[in-house]
Amino acid sequence: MEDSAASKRSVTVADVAKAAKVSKATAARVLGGYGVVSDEIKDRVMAAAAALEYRPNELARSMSTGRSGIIGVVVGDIENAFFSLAVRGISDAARLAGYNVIIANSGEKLDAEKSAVDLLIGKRVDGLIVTPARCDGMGHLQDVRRAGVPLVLFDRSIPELGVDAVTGDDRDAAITATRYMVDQGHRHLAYVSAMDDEGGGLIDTGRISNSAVRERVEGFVSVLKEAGLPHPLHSVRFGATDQQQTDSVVRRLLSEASPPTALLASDSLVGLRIFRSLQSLGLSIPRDVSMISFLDADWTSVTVPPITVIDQHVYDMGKLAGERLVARIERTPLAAERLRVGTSLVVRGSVAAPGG
Amino acid sequence: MEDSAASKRSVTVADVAKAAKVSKATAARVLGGYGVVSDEIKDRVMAAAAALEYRPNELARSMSTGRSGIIGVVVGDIENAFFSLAVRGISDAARLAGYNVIIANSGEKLDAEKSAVDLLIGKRVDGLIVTPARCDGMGHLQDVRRAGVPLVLFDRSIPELGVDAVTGDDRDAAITATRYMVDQGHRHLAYVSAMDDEGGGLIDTGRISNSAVRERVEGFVSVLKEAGLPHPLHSVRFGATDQQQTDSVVRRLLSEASPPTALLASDSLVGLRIFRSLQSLGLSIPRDVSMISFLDADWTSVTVPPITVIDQHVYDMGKLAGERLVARIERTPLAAERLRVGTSLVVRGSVAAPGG
DNA sequence: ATATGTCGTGAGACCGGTCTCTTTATATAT
DNA sequence: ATATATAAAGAGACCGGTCTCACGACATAT
Repeated sequence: MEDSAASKRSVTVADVAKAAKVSKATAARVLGGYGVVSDEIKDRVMAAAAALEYRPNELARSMSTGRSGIIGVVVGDIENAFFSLAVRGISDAARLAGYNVIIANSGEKLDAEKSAVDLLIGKRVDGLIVTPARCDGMGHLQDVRRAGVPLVLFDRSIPELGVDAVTGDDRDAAITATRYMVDQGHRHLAYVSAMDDEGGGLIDTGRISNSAVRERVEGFVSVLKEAGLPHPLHSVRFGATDQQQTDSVVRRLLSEASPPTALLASDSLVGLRIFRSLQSLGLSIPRDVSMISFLDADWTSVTVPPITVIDQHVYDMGKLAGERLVARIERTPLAAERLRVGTSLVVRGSVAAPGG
Repeated sequence: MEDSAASKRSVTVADVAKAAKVSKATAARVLGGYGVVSDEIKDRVMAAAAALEYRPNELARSMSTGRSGIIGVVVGDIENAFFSLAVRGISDAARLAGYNVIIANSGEKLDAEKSAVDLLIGKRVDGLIVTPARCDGMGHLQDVRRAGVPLVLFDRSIPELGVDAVTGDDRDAAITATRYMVDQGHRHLAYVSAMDDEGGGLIDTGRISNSAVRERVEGFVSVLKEAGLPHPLHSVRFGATDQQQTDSVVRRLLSEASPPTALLASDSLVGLRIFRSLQSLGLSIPRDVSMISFLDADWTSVTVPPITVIDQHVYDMGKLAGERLVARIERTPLAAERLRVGTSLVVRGSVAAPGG
């Protein structure tokens, strides 16, 4: 249809300059919107650019300016509503400041995260937001700092790194939720997370490599202790990574001598899996078992009963992380800080007094 | 802590070459992994690179090779499960072929889509996957072709463009779902979509600018006609863009002289909103109203009753689009084609005979 | 002993922008 | 009329890679 033989080389400032009969420098000035040019010549160059369908090569531009206008985001799993909402918050903040976002998935695997970070630094992103899979083994993140690329951690913090981190107030959220269930009369509770079970039972909460999970567990445990309930650490279970694993975790929990009557799910995916497990075991919520889930995911409001959740204000978290990174990129002098976004308990119908 | 004064200029091949006492060309050969170099020198360069913590500048690399290794994706709304699942499919296909993915959101707005496409072309992506907000007004997409950037449309097709498109089999899916409801005895049905209502009633289905929506409507209408049911076009309703709008659409539908007894939702967001609307009106599904939703979203299986859905195999669609684009980028000779991914009806509990 | 070929390395152009420095033209001051 | 300031345009280096080409060393063929 179009006669234009299949895509020649693209049109450059030099081409436009030639067509407008000015120097390359002058054409570049009007096309790049910097420096001073007379109106007459400006018009001529613009006309030539339009005629030739000139499109600036951002790559070349980035190379000489040293800025790419891109911020890189490494998340655990885009499919998780937590992250897709966060990404929207980040994107909105970025766009507002004139930046674009490039997303990479780590699948919560340390080596994938490492190579994603490497790649993004190679692409010369102006800044990086990372959800570290683990809070130890952070060599690659120190490299980021050393490379001079601004970095903001998301959802999890690593104090030793000395960089900004935007997280939820996980300990407080866990305390609120746990206390709510204890106040309803529950004496046997369990916390269930999707984290890989790193070899058997949990002895020391300090060992948990993910700070968000650690703080939630600490909050959960502290309430149990405060209430004088037995075996608080025994009540923390990992490994709910898929439906099958979750089924087995739940089944094991409920077949114990004194089974839990209330479950706290560490994210909406785990929450959904637990809901299904209980359903398939023929148990009624909240009559047989009560539950609370982190994250106000869409499904939680349409189940029967609707699920009581901890709203983490994830969009705000993302937006804050984006804004913070932009500030860092633009050299606003700020001390490395941990920014906590508050949470709120959304009471719906999944918690009742035990043995009702 | 680190003495390294805040991020000097980054290490380049020239720096490594100097340290290894070889020419820039030679250092580039081993660092870039091309050409021939003796083992001895290779080792020397690698050692120097490691000592200096050399990181290749992908920007510079892209500029001289002309390939960026990035494919751009423009979606309607990342937060929509449809798109996040598709993005995962695309990403997986891309990663497998050695490409990375950069995502931009159009919010289903034509001008945002246009500027996103412009931006990505400026970044010299190797290829583009776009979910066109409208199937008319496609000037910017013709530009893509003219710029010589491979393009694959996603979810919606524009035959006039002459490019590949990966879509679901929307007409067939709508026919299957509608027929299923008709077979259950429904005589009054309605199709509800989130598309902006472009001024009043629908006269001509050919006017719908989104091919996926158009084909679904056509399928829906064809079944109604085939079954000899009245006013098929009157039963198509747009504008379910948020909960409030959906409430009003549903309320209006149900307050008609002969209200529909079965609803078909054009995506899982609309489905969820309809579910909530019906719930808040105190109507029981499927006793009072039956419904089917497009997309097997996670919430659809945990409601009471669970929702009968059309599974669009979105991950496969994404993967196919990614693979197709890679083939195009790598100049595999292929005719422009429309690839349809089949759908399947997942029967759960949201459809029953009317007036039960 | 000379011609031919191969291998490893170095020199330098190139990609397409930005940006500094220099030159030229015009206006204002002395 | 000459000196000085200022605005507008041009020349060319530079960013950090890739890649072509030229060159020298050594091996093999004649």
